[in-house]
Amino acid sequence: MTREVRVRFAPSPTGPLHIGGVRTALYNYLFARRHGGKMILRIEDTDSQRFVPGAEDYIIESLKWCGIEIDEGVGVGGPHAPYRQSERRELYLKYATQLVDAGWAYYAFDTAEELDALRKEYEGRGETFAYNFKVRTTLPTSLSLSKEEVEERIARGDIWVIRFKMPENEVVKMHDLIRGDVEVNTSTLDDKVLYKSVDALPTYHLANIVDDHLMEISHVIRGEEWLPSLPLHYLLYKAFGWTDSQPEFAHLPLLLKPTGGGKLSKRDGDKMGFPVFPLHWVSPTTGETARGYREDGYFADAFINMLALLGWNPGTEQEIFSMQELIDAFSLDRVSKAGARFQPDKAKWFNAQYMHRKSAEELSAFYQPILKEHGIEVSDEIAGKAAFIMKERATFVSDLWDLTSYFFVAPTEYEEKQLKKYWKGENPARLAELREVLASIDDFSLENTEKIVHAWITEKEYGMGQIMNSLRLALVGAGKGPGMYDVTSFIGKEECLKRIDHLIANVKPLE
RNA sequence: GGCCCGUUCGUCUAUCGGCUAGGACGCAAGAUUUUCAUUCUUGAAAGACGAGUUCGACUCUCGUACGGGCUACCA
Repeated sequence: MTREVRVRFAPSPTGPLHIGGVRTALYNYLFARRHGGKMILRIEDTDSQRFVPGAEDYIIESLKWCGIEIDEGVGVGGPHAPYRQSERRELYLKYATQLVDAGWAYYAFDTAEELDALRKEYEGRGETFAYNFKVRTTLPTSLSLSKEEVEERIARGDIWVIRFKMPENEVVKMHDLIRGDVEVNTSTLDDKVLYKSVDALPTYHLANIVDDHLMEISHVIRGEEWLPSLPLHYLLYKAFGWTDSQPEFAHLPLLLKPTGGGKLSKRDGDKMGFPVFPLHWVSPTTGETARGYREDGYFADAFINMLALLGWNPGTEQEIFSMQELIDAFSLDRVSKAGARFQPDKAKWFNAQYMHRKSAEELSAFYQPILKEHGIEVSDEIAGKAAFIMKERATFVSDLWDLTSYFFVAPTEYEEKQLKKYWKGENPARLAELREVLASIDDFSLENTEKIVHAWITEKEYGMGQIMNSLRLALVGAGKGPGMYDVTSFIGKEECLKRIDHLIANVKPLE
């Protein structure tokens, strides 16, 4: 029996979504689409202390920008609504007490302060405190206290949590789709809190298992940082009697910092000169801002392509993938095991590749706002054409203005270096000659102009470099820009002659 | 410290016992070129270490080293 593929991306709204999270969402999405399944967005806001307003909207907008579509979940709805855990809070206590009744969990009455003190005490002796089978009967829990006392404590309002009663000395055999078989002895594990007293909410572990079960999740694809809690999760499924419908697990390798050690963190980006977030972020509480790929000029498809290849490969030498191609090629068994160091240079390369492949129409949409900022009002067609001519030289849309400004603005100043080289000796006279040649051309198209001017240069036996560069000086004002005939045909005959006249009239030849 | 995961060019990676270890980014050189780029060609650059299994090991096993994760009433 093959069951319907249902995966979920389950972020915690504690801040902006980091690119590691985007990649996790992406892999979930690709997996879902590849298998004709559903992609679910669940918001795990069970940490009332770290909740950040605006984070949820940020997450949703990020996924949208990336082209990761949600089939069910927050913002979309679906048969298992609500998908925000804070709105499901009544649900969890029932499951937690069910575990207590079945002997899989127990009440613990320690306060956070008492536990802190205990940890310090152990530390002082050079030991590590673990809340586990060794100590649970010596601490104030429903395992050490009488039934009456437990009931009394609860009745009088003592604080309590529900902890999982981790079995002693059992081997949990697990399977991970990426890592294979993993075994852990339960004696090395501790009694995790399942239900918190501070905010009367479940912890991740409980909420996660309950919701994955209720939402009929078939595959849990998440970051490697969750691997250590997999045994607990296996045992929770067992304790609830849900082992038969338990999802399969896949733990993704982490994204590492470009230099130095450790996983990529939210603080790294701005320091190292690249964004770690998909979108620009402004903290609603501190006002702090962080750069985003979108605002830095990256194309969403290039960004996604780059991210997809960080920890996964198609097994072929193809590097450029559309979302659909990624969906068709994706498979979990080609996900690598080791952490991937994030490489900003490669992100730029991908963006340049996408830039080179964009059509004039696509580029126009990106470029128009920039042109407007410079006070240039032109048709989409003109904007697209300018961008299209120079796209091969650009990595970002923001590079285009420097590359194409002379299509729209005549030079008023001339670059020193170019002047020294091409505005001396015979150059001015030759340019004047060229002006007349150009003036005589009726069909000012790129091809025709090139044909006529080249024929003239050949006939006169002039140096191509000298002629073309003095023309470049007149039209561009600097030693840069596209092919000269791109410029002449773009700005047209009249403007062309005007710019030549301006140079001749206003700048005295050198020497 | 304990537990778990990992380890091929600087980086991302291919290789699922036969390798002259392939590709990409970056780097270097050359070619093309009216500028700047692009593009193309070429080059330098890797199996952490030690045992074992095997006719043969980058691939399998064990150990060591190194890296990473987890070790909260955070996810």
